Amino acid sequence: MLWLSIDYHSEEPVYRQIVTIIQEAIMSGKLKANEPLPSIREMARSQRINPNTVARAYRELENLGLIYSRPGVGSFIRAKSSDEIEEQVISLLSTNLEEIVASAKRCGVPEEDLKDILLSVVGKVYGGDKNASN
Amino acid sequence: MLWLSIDYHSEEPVYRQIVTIIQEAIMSGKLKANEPLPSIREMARSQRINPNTVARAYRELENLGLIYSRPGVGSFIRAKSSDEIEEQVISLLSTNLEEIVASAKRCGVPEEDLKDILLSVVGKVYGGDKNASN
Amino acid sequence: MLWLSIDYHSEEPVYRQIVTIIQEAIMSGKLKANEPLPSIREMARSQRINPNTVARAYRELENLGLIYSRPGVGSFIRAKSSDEIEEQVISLLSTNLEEIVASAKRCGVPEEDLKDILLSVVGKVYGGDKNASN
Amino acid sequence: MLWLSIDYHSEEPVYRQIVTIIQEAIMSGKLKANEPLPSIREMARSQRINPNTVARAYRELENLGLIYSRPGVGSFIRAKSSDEIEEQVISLLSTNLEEIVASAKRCGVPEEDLKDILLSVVGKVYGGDKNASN
DNA sequence: GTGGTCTAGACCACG
DNA sequence: GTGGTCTAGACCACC
Repeated sequence: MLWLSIDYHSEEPVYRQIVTIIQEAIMSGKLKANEPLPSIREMARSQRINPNTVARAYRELENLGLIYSRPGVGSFIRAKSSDEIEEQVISLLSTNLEEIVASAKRCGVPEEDLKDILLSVVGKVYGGDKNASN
Repeated sequence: MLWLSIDYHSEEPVYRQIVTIIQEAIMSGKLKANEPLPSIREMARSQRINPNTVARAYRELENLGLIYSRPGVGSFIRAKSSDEIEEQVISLLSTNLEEIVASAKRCGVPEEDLKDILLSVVGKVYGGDKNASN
Repeated sequence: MLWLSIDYHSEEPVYRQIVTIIQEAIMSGKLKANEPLPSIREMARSQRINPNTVARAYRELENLGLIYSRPGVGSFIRAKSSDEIEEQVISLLSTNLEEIVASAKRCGVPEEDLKDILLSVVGKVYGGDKNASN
Repeated sequence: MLWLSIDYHSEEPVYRQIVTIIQEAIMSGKLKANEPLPSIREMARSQRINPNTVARAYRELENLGLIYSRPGVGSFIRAKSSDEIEEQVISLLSTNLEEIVASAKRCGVPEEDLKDILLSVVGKVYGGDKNASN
């Protein structure tokens, strides 16, 4: 019931870490449609995070269309078809990748070299273990 | 002769944008060893940026070992072998990529699907024109 | 609780003096892992230094890998093993010493004479009191 | 007749490099009493250094009591007894060393460890070749 | 002219 | 409250 492992040494803001963790949990299917999220207060208390920070993360997730909040009731995972989710994952990945690839191009890295680097990184990250979703 | 296109609305700090642009120019070979950079004041004047901001960017580049500055003389590209540069580019790319790939893995994207996405993004970015290295 | 004695007439920049003082405090174990540093504004207020100058010193310490800063929270001593610290101290000392020894050699000082001078200086500096490590 | 090898990549100011080179040449006996130095113009032309910079170096050497200038005639090495020179070398070395040793002490390095480091650096620098004066 | 330091003060994002 | 960025302007050492 309680997850969220925040790295307080990271330079990524705490609220961004929360957003990312929940986002990835939804994408991977760990959180399912209409499942309730812990209330802001509960999350803040159990994870020892400032309630304002949790609130900001929830707001961000709502803006991303990933959750919906019913005042006085709680926050819930928004229902999505698996196609919609897959599309979102691909779109998110592509956006992040384009920046890096464009930078590589500006650095003069030849297309074939870049592909080699990409595939080697994938092999390295996925090679560690076979659990693709954890 | 005059480059640097700064996006003042970006959330990336101006000094970081300058660092990245010059870094990529060095990596790609557009700026060569011991070539002088525009003086801090000149760059500041021509780009309408505060001299302190330019100075901070130059200082950062010096910390990265990419340029050196001498009071009373100017700032210059530090001499590096092409092997060293290539190594730096690959290391930089790999670091940035690992984060994204790891996130894709946590989202439950299968290895083969991810490879397809990667290659398609590369094709898209490099497809625009055929000058990959300049 | 309050340290830092800055010499405003020294030719060593103020921000460098701050870096050195904190660096030595970490090396000697006076500042321990994850201990909070005074906030930039507090340090600036208590030492009558401009906050920008303190910030620059902290940034430098972060680049050296000695502290980490998080917006909204504060700045903290980075955790290091005592082996790592010892190694850093020795490396720092050796680098500084090599310059002087090389100069002595160029001045024609015989090896044995130099050793005598070195040991006499050590005796003089350490002789003042017997608390070498605190 | 012409020496001076200036490192334009060094962060040590050019005028300081000139001072140090001449100073060490005097200390080691390579330059003898009343020997003439090249004129400022000649030095500047042959070494491709700004005359103002050479002039500043000579002025510094004069302030150090190492040379004397006769307007319209030239600059010369000041006569010193070998005892005086030896004393100066030791005093110069000691001053530079004290700073480093004091810093080591503040870092908590035990006296015996420091001595070991010192002797190992001396061995390393002097071990390379047996010409102590070149 | 060059780069480097320092101050002052404003504004932003984060918790 | 915290750190981070940016501007403005002064002063220094170096060439």
